[in-house]
Amino acid sequence: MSDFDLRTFLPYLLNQAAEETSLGFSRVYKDRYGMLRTEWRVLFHLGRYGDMTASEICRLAKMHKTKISRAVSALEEKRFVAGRESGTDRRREILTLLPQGRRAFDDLVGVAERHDRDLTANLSSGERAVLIDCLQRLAGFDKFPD
Amino acid sequence: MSDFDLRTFLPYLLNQAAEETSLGFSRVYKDRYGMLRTEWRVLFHLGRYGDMTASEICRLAKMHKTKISRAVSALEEKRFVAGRESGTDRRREILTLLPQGRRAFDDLVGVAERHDRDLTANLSSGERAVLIDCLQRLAGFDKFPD
DNA sequence: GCTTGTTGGTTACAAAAGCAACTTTTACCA
DNA sequence: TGGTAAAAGTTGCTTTTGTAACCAACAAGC
Repeated sequence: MSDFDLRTFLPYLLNQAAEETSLGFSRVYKDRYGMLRTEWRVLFHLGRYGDMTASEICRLAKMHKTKISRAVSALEEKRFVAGRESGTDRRREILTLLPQGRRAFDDLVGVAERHDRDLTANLSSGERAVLIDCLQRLAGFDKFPD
Repeated sequence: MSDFDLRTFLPYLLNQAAEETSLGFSRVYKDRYGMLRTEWRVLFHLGRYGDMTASEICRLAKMHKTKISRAVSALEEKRFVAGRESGTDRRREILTLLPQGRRAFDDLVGVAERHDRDLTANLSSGERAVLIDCLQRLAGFDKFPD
């Protein structure tokens, strides 16, 4: 055999933890609003950081632009999001939350906060701090503090 | 807006970290052996934990059985894996690594070990210990120490 | 002005994942 | 012993993702 352990191999471990922890939350936005993860992310970025274009979300969330494009279409279909032209550059479309989208966002942020509290409930505050810090470094958030 | 921060929300953070950290490694098994992540995982389980059936891998890796089924087919195609009948239960097929598969496994374990060392290079050993421990708990590895 | 390159975004096609139905074999139990 | 349920795997179909090509608008250089 070998003594290499999958259960301490970071890419695997992170992936399993990510899958496990997002299960409960993804069920909520899926069941309650028929959204996909990509849609939730776009919704979130608009709700949290204000109006922006697809490519800004692209850069912030490190999602591919085709995913964004499709997520935006779906959110427009649901009347959660609308786009308006940028005055200066007719290629750019500035995206905004519509009232429906804002309501969904507010609702889901509440769910997310509770979910996050539950997840970290059995972690000490010291552990939590180290965990978040390490994860942010691994995710590269320290390099791109956009 | 809202003061909820995506960059500390565990499901998101874990997902970004997982994506970021697995990028380099997945390129290796993809380019070098034309494997998918599912195939690497099956290969790994057989190489590390010895011969087993699809459903055992299923349970250990928490992967859906159709993914395993297809990954096994692909690995058989590559002559990395072969299945033999279990004597006692003709439904079960016990999977084994073939020499080619063993070589690929050995090679990839080396790559994985180096990759993991690189990833944790800027973490103190204390941080690393807390990180691994928290992730294992979040992934549920403490509950199913199979 | 023209031409070349770049950026924002969409679309078409191929690969992969998810889900449900199905086959075969085994286990249980009245 | 027969009948129902459950487990191991596979297959077909749908949804989602990935990739590359593409269009339109802008920018820069000459």
